[in-house]
Amino acid sequence: MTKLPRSFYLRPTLIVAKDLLGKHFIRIIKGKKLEGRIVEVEAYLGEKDPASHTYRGRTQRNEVMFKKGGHLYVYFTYGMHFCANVVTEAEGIGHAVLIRALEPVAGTETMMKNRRTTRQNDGGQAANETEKRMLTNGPAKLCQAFGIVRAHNGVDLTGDEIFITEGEPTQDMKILATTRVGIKNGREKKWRFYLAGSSFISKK
DNA sequence: TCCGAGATTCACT
DNA sequence: GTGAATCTCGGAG
Repeated sequence: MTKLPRSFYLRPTLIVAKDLLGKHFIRIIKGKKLEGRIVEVEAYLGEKDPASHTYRGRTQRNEVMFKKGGHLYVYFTYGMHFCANVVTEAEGIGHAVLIRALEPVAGTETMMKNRRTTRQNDGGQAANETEKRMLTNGPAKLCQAFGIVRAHNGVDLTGDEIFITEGEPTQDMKILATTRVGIKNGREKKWRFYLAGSSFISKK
């Protein structure tokens, strides 16, 4: 598994978004590796996109989105949730790709430990497919599972703590484009991409 | 199984 | 002061 180079992120946002599908998102936490296959993303194109945080220009909150591609933009929303974005294109552009869903590959035990919140419904049961799917099938959930908080805002994805590697070949995988979810403006844009047939996406 | 509302912090107006 | 790139639970069908 080779780490994606800086040049991968500097390309046009919609291209990067589609290419991220099937790649592996990896987080090293206290020597343990958490790994998930990216199955769903959304593109946010800054000034062209009313739904983007950067639509109205640069602020303290979205400053990271204006960095050059390959950084991690983490933001807090709805009072209790974090979302992880991959910054794309050159410095000063303000584009990013929101990671919406992952398929757990490694470190699922740690993910479940991170996600254990109010409900401790285990009783010692091993992770079945349903529980595994619930870990990362939403932007806020995958952040919780991977232990990503606002302190990771601005982390360089070419570093050694959080990064993305090549996944399986994407030739046989069918990529579908639909409208995005949970936003008010820009709904007509079909900038949400996901792998057809994956049972790990956040919404069919 | 599906739909509606609450939770709760931050940044912008 | 208010709305936001969401998730979860509770009640109805």
